Formats: sequence, structure tokens, C-alpha cells
Amino acid sequence: MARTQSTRPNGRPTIADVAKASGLAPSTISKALNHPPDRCPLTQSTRLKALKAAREMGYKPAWAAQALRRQSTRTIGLLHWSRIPEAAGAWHDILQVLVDQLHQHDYDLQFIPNSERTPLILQQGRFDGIVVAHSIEPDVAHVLAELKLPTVLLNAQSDILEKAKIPQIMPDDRDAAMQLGRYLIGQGHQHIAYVSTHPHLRHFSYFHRHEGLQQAVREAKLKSEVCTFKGPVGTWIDRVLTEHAQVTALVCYNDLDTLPILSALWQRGIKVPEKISVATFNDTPITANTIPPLTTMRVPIEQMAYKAADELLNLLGQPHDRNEQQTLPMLASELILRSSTSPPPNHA
Amino acid sequence: MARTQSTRPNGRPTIADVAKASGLAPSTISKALNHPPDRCPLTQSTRLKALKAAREMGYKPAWAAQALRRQSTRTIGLLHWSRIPEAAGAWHDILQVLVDQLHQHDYDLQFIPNSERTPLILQQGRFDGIVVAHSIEPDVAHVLAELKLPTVLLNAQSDILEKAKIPQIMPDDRDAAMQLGRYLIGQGHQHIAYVSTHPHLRHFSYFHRHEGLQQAVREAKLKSEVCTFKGPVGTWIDRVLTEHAQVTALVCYNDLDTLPILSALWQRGIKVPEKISVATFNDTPITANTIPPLTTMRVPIEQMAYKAADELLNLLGQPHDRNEQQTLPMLASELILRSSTSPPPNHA
DNA sequence: CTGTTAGCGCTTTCAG
DNA sequence: CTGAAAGCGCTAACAG
Repeated sequence: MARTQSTRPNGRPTIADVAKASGLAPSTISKALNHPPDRCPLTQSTRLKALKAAREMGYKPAWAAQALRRQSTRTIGLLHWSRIPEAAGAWHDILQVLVDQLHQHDYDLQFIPNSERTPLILQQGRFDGIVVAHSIEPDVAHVLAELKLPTVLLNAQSDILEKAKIPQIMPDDRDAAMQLGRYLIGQGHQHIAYVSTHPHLRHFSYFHRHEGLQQAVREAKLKSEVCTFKGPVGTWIDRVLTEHAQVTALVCYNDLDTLPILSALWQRGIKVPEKISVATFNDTPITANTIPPLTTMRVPIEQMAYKAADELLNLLGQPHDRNEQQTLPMLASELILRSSTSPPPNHA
Repeated sequence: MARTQSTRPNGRPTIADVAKASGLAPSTISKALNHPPDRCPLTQSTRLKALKAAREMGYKPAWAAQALRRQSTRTIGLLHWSRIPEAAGAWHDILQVLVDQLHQHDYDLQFIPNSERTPLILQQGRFDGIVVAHSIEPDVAHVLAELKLPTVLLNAQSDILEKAKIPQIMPDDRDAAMQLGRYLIGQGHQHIAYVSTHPHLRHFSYFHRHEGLQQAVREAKLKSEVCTFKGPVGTWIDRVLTEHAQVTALVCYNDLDTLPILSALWQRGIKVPEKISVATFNDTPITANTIPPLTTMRVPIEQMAYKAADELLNLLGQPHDRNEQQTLPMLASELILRSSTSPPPNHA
């Protein structure tokens, strides 16, 4: 660990130091470091000499200098909805895959918190590409569209960006909800409610799932509509149990919604599924461990992440095992049966 | 939006373009942009001229160039344990505060995934400071210690870094567990088990909580020890209920552990709290919505985050409202009573 | 008060 | 096959 030759104020050696110490030129060191062993325009011996010197001095390229010179940061920005990343539940698994895939091509993933400063940060040239996750505000979308950076929409929707031909990866939420609706109707349920504890949902998944449920009801020619309730569970649960007592199945928007809903039913002594069935979306660890364990639609989270990485690397001009598909099909979900659903009470 | 004057390949104007367009020198534009209105070495009129030109051309400083020149990235790295940030539960709230505090001083927070590349990333000079969250591997700690970067340990432990006098912010887990233990013992519990679903916990919180519980048992002069069980709940729960049937209270390591544990008890028809009491740490939304709602210790998460930001800004030489305390006291937790605990069965 | 100059550390032509 | 030189875009020191 001879960290002696150093010129930088912070004490770390520059490429010039390595050059001097090895009796080679800076450019030679650079070549040795940046070209793969095979296609490297250097003699085997000089290459090794350069590498050895660099290693011995503990030389690490200064990132800002590389970025400035290459006009590329090898960093992908993840634009997410909230102040800080939602790495809970489904997003956790998505991010895991995304980070791994990008790492394989020497890209890092950086979260871009949603704040007033977001547009500035995007315009500073800190990113080689962008993944838009969950949703995006119109003003940010405009900035992004002007930037013409390689970008993909991952489980996110934006008229502005879609118009700009940005690839969009999303699950087929309508189909998933329809499958779930058909299953419940097949069990004998005639009145289904679609519920969420979040008061202001604007995500397309919320609407698509509602539509899918409605379609299942329509095709079964039930007499009822799918009624909806949203906001804190205390604001609507008692109405469901009284004014809408014919409802025998609750479909929750997502896994995180279910904890307060199951809790509210339990506190009122309403048995699940004997009195009312409950089902949801996203097959996360939470859903397997609720009381009772939840019937849920497994959304193909990992597949979505692979697709997103694939599309982005493609836009970045990275050679990689391209998933050769012209269009981006929406991905299908799978029904996971657990004990929170059953035929409704008094059913033949 | 006259984006006409542009020289850069990517079409965005440089400071030189702004200079040319405004008839001023690049350095003048730089001064106008980088000095606060008050202490700016420019005439009001030239300052405004510079600012106007920059705004009209949509000029945004290139981040890499600024970083290279200033030898500072205005970015703080968050070193976390897993591949991707754990933004669930308690960490979510911590990060929220941390990001906000740093933003107020124009620092961004960037997650550094734990991988083989972590040491390299640290050495590239991408960060002005580091927050070590949760835990850290020895080799990474060594690299970090050599870097001499402003660093704080946030709910993390590392002999190597503590030896290097890195400030450490952590909750008083021993005290929290002791409070909880005393409460349970006061309720009449004589046999307490300390449990977790995670098989290989090495975090100091895990050990400190155990110690606190033991201390409560010791000071109450109970005849039993605190027995521990860890790993997937299915591997130990039946043993607790048979071989250790005298156990009447389960203290879970943290909030995320409780879902599978409550579920396992429910599946076996064991009533909580009538048959067995359950309590845990971290007062997160999850704990309020379990069946039954959980008695828990509220760890002062936000306070910890404020302290961490404070310490770090201090090390960075940022003038700010310094929380003038010489030592870093460990922070106390508060008991939140809910319905998952009660006196044990057959208790007077 | 403003402009000129000199790099920050690196990579990439382009000569030798 | 290797080295010298230029310059990415910016800011800070120093002249004028």
C-alpha cells in the first residue's frame, strides 16, 4: 500500500503521478486502464507495467474528470414519485432487478427525489438515462422530453412522454382485475366493492383495475355495479357494512392497503372470509402473512424490471442480449389463492 | 425559450455561450450565478444582465465540470446494507428527514448499493461525505477510514470507524428493551422469549435489545432467563408452544418480524394476547394495523436523522444551527400500549 | 468592477 | 506502439 506519490490535495494520486512513477505517459496509462485486454493498443509488457503501477499506487480515476471528458456519467436516474424511494413491497423487487441489470453494464442507478429541484438536477447532465417510475408531474415531463435523454417509463404513465415515443413498460392491470373478478363471481359473489385507503390515487393501475373488475361484472351480467370506496378505512368501512350490506367481496387496490382494512373488519367482528371475502394485487411477503392470508394477483414485477433495463440499454446503444420484440406487450398476472376468499355466506 | 445559441453537441449552451451572447466574460457569468445577491462582487446592472442572459438561454451549469473544478460534488453517499435501500418502515422516516436536511444545504443524498464495486465507488471522489446506515463490512470500513471523508454512523456500528472517531448516532436500544421488559414483568409475565424471523442478525440493536430484556428480568429477580428463537417462524414456533409452554410473552426484534409471527399464532389458534402477549420495536404504520394492534417501543427515528444531518453538516464545515452538544447521547424510546399485550392467563 | 488566464484530471486525436 | 497536446466546462486568482 505505497500511497506515497501523490499530488492531489486530498492525497490521492492522479494519472499523471502514475505516469511519472512508471516512466510512461498519462495517455498510455489511460489506454491500459480503459481498453479490454484483447483490443488494447499496447504491448503486453507496457500494458502490464501501467496496470502494475496503477495498482501499486492505489490509483482510482477521478470520477468527475472522467465524466467531463467522456460527456457521460454512466449513471441512470430513477425518477420516483415521492421524496424518497418507495422501496417497500413490489418496488423493492423491481429495483433489485433493475440495479443488477444496469450494474452488469457498468451503469449505476441513482434516485432522484421529487422536489422543486428535480428539473434542475435533470438539466445538469448528471445522467446518461432516466427511468421514470410510478408517475411524473407534467412540468417535469416537459423538461425530460426536451432533454432527449434515453428514457423509459416503468409502471408509469405520461401523455407528454408517450407522445415523445418513450417506451412504456406496464402490467396488464385490466386483465389482472378481470381474472380476479371472474374468480370471485365464479365463487358466487354478486356484489363486489373496489377499495383503497389512499384518498387521491391517480395512478393508472388504480383505474385499470377498476375497469377490469367492471368488465368482469358486465360480462357475467350481474345486476350490480362495482362500487368504490377510498380514503382512510374508518371513513367508509361502516357504510359498506350497513348501506351496502349486500357487498360480499372487497377488492383492495394493493397489498399495503390490506393491513388497515383487515384490521378494521377484525375490530368490528366481521369474519374474513366467512362474512366477507378480501382480495388484492401484488404477491408480496405481506400478503402471505396477513390474518387470514390473502388471495392476490401476482403482478410480474421482475419481468417488468428486466424489460425496462432491456429497453434502456438498447436506447443507450449498449450491445446486450436484446429481447427481440417489436412491441412491448403488457404483462399478465397470475391468481394466487389463499384463505381470504370463499363463496359468500348463504351460497348454495 | 430561445435555445438558439448552443455549442455543445447535446445542444445545451455553455457558460461561454452565455458570455458571448451577453457581451460579458465567462467568469462574470459565473460570479453572478454563484454568489448570493448580497455579497456579489458585481454591479447590480451587470449582475442582472448576466442572470437575464443565462435564464433566457436556459443555461444550466454542467455538473461534472463544476465538480471537477470545485473538487466537490455536493453529494452525500448513503452506504446501506443491502443491494437496494431499505426504505420500508423505520428507515423510510429516517431517510425523509435526512434528505430534507441535506437539501437545505444544497447537498443531495445518493444511495450506494452494497456490492463488490462499493470500495471503488467510494474512492472515485463522487461524494463529499458519507452516511453509514445500518451496518458495514470490514473491508469497506477500511477503505472509508483511509478516505478521511466527513462521515457519520447512523444506527450503525463499526469498530474500525469508531476507532477513527467517526460520530455515531444510535438509539438506546438497551434502555428501550428494559422498559418493555419491565412493563411486561409488571403485568405479571414470568417467562419472556425474544424472537426474530431473520436467521443471521448481527446488528447491534438485536443484541442490545436482548441485553435490555435480560437486565429487566434480572432486576426483577425472575427465576427464568430470556430465551431466544430465530429464523423462519415455522422452525421454532411449535417448540415455544410445547417445550417452552411457560412462555407467556413474545418480544419480536422489530415490526417487520411481527406479521409472520402473528400469522403463525393465529393459524395454530393461539389467541393474542389472551394466551400469549406479543410486543415489538418501531412504531410504524404496520404495528398499528396488525391483528391485534401491537404494543411497541417507539424509537426516536426522526431525532436520530436530525442528529446525523447535524453532525455531518458540521464535519462538512457548513454553517448551520448547530445542536450544541458535546457528546452524542443515545436516544430514548417510548412505550406505546396497544392491545397485543395483557396480563398472562391465570394471573391474579 | 470586469476580463484574462490557468488549470481541475482525464481521454482522444494525431504525430512521431 | 507510444507520447505530446488539446480541450471537456467551469471557477478562482490575478491583472487591468
